Amino acid sequence: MEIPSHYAPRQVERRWYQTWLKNKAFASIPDHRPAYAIVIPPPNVTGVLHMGHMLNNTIQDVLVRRARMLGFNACWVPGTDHASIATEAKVVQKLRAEGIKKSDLSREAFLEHAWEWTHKHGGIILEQLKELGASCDWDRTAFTMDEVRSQSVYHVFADLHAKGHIYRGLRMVHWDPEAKTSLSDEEVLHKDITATLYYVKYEVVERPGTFLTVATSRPETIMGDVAVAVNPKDARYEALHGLHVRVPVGGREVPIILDEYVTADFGTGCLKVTPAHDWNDYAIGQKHGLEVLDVLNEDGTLSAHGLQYAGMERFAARKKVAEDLLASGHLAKTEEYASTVGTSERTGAVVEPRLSLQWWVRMPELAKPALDAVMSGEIQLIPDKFKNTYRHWMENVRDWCISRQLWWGHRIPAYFYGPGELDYVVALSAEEALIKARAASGHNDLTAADLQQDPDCLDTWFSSWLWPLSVFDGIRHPENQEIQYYYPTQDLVTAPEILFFWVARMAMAGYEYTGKRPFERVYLTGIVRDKLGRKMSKSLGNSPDPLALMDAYGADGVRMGMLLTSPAGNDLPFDESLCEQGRNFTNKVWNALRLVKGWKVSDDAPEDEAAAWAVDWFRHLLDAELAELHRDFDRYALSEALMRLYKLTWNGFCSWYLELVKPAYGQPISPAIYDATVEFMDTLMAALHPFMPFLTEEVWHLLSPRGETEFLDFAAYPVGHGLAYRSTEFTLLEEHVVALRTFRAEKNIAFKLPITVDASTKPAAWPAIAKLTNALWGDAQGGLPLRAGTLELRVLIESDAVDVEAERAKAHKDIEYYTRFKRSIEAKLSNEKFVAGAPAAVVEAEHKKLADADAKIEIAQKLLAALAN
RNA sequence: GGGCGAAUAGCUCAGCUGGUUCAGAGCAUCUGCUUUACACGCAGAGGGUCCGGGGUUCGAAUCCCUGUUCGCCCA
Repeated sequence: MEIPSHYAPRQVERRWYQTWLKNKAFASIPDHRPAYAIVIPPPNVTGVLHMGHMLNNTIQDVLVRRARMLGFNACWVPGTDHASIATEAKVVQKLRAEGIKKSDLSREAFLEHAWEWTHKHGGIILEQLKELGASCDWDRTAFTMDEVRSQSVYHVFADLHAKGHIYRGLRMVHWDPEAKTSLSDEEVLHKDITATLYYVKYEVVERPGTFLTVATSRPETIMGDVAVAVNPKDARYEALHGLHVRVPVGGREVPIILDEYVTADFGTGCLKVTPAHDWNDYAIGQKHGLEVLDVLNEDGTLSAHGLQYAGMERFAARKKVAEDLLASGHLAKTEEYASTVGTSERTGAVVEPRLSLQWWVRMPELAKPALDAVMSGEIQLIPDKFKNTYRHWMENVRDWCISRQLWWGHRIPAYFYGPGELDYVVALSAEEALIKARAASGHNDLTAADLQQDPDCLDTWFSSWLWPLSVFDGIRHPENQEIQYYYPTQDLVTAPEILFFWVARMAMAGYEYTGKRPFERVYLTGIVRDKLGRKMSKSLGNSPDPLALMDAYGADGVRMGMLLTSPAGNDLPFDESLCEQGRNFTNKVWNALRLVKGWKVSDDAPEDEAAAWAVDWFRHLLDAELAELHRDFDRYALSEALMRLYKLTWNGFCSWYLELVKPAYGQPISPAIYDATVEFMDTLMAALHPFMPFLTEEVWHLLSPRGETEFLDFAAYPVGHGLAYRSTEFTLLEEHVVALRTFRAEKNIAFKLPITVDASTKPAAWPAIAKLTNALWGDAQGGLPLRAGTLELRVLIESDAVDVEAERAKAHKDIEYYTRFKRSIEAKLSNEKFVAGAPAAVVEAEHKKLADADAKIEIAQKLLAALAN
């Protein structure tokens, strides 16, 4: 069989993925085995695969595949969420490009477009996950707006409302003027900016000609001013207490009020109070019973209260107002200062504080069990440093604004039967609503036409937080077999960015509806960054195309590249060279296969002591490393687990083992050695399979004949059996081999020329050493002394190959170095406190160091003596 | 402004409750190598005041204090 010298991953990967799908290798149904479930963090239906997904889903696949091999009934549930704001924005954009305005469409017509868009783009990201090798149970693919998930959402809304956890209230919210909707606190990103502070002069009504200067960053809200506040203790303004000022635009008279909130040393110590447009101003306004003048429209343009600026866009208005103030002599000065501004997580628009009537979830009570679960370790965060962040947030959690002024999403199941704010009922259907409304209103003649369903829809996270329950239909049917079997799930893999958006809320929903945790562990990944440390994003254009990467390095290569340097919770500074490393590794494994498959197996093969030693040694090494591997997995140290396998395969297996068992050119190999080699390689492939599913499946099938539907995924994950690894014997071999190789290299002795070696004791692994160094054990009388570790060898060579001066310098260096080393140890040992205080083993180790140093010095001295001849 | 975390080779990281040859790995670097599995390779080598300063201890990368820098979360 001719195997190409370079592994070509893509066709192999496509072929295997199709085969796995055809055989439903990843399907899971409840059975007698213990369940292991992961629910995917549903990507946006509008999304395409980015590097963050690659990392996240690779980790999930590793965990799921390993669980499957460990004998669990592993179930990875895929799906997408509807991404209310993002999707609606995209659909609006698309329609605009076609000349259609959203406002011209009915709700129903718009939703038709949205569904059409979803059906067209919705599956893309899931198809891309298949390229990566994701072993999801695709029959279970869920969508937050499909029937089961939607009904679950309505059910929960009604239930929480009935329990008093959901209420309707007029409150300050974050408003996204671009999406024209409210946002929750978590959807607002605070960014550092350089803002301009405008110093505006307000004339004191009672003292014409006297001005009060107010520093503000938002002159366009001046028309909404209802007071100017100063700190009551601020002596500068004492004389003005109880007076009024004239708002420089529009000329309204407003009072000067006193409030402790005002800091005397920021700006001028005078604060203009605009309750409609600032959270703190709103609080001050409430306290002082001031009116609320809203100068902005929902789209961020100025309203009629904005007077001559009505209709202008807010930032244009800011500029214009400032110009006009300057022209009218009311602008004293401007200065730059560092500030922050809230932006919409989805649209990037600068958010506005806005007073509006919204639906809220009361959080403290729901948060309690979710907080306790993480603090007690019932839900484990990996790494656990996130516990603190989690606690901080949960202890200060504020009520959750769940209504969005959008059409794409779950429409709030509240039906209004009257004009009052509370003239509504919550119901799962219009019919039910009518019955309830009749009862609530006392009007039995109400008809369906008298009911008006709330036009708003729910925050997307209001469906996502039910995900671990709703994918198993556990909300509507809590007794069903699926939820009973798979819930609680085991692991959840996600980014720390959505710890609060999602993880915390899933915990809340989990405890509220089942009394149980939704998952045992939450593995928090890092953020994928570019070499400059910037987060990879489409807008920066610094993210490589995952599909192009997979084409270049293979899915296995990219998976390995992503995992090699990504400990939990740490950011991943991504570099394509990591994928290259992954690809190189796949190629290495591939070539090991080529080597092994190229051997002729024969009973007539000459006996090979080196190979026999190698088999025995590697069996022990493999066993010990597998035990360590399990410890790595137990700690969720996936990078370390992978690195362990990388080194075991490349160094242990390829560099040492294969070189030791490799028959001489043209010679056959004995069946015993060959079988052992194949067995080792099978084991390595199994151990690596969760990380590189494609390559390992391919190699595993090529190594030995296997059935067409026999997959590595169904094989047992290899475990260690506690064989004691003979590290001392290997170290001895390694020291000899490295010493002899270096000896050859320094003296330019070709490998083909055998060298003669002797020493006072022949190492047990001598045949192996001899094979790797082309050395003969024999009389090396008169040979050059050579140190291998702490042992002295004599090596016989032609004397003119020796650079006497260099050898002498080396020996002197050795002597000097180890003499100094010896002195420090002697000092330690002569310290009575050390000898008395340190454990016996430590003291003994020091004695050993001392003896070893002596041996090394002695060898160097012998070398000097030999060189003197 | 409040809270949390980090700082160890050029880069990315490991180093558990202080003690096993004066600190380890991978990558990168350097030097050899047309060795018939692999140059996507083989063999070898170099590279670190463990952020600075104090302290505890027989002994500190590891514990304590302090300073500096960086990151994250929240306001």
